[in-house]
Amino acid sequence: MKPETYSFIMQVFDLARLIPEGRVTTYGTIARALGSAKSARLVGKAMNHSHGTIYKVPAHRVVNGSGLLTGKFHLTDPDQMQSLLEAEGITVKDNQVQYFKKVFCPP
DNA sequence: AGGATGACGTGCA
DNA sequence: TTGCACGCCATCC
Repeated sequence: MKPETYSFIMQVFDLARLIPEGRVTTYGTIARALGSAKSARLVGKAMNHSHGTIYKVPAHRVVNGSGLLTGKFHLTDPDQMQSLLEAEGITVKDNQVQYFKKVFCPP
């Protein structure tokens, strides 16, 4: 993934990077912000690509509409994702973000 | 060039 | 209320 290859994925990364610490957002929210409301899956796919990009994307701050850490298993270390969230003040229980409404970051 | 896929979301039974 | 099935659109094979 080259920097000049600005694509949908890059836009996702940029938005995800805007998420402040201690806050989380959903794939659908990001997708809508990009104009493709129904392409939430693309956002998830993009996050998966964040693996091989030089850009640092707080993928751990992005969860699904239910506050579930659906993608944690996809990361190098799923447990680390939860630890990162808790380190930012977000309570995670059973792959689920507690007080999701409070930490949710709307567009 | 075409077909299959996916870290989701919403609707319906 | 919980669970199942369909749709979506960019990316990958």
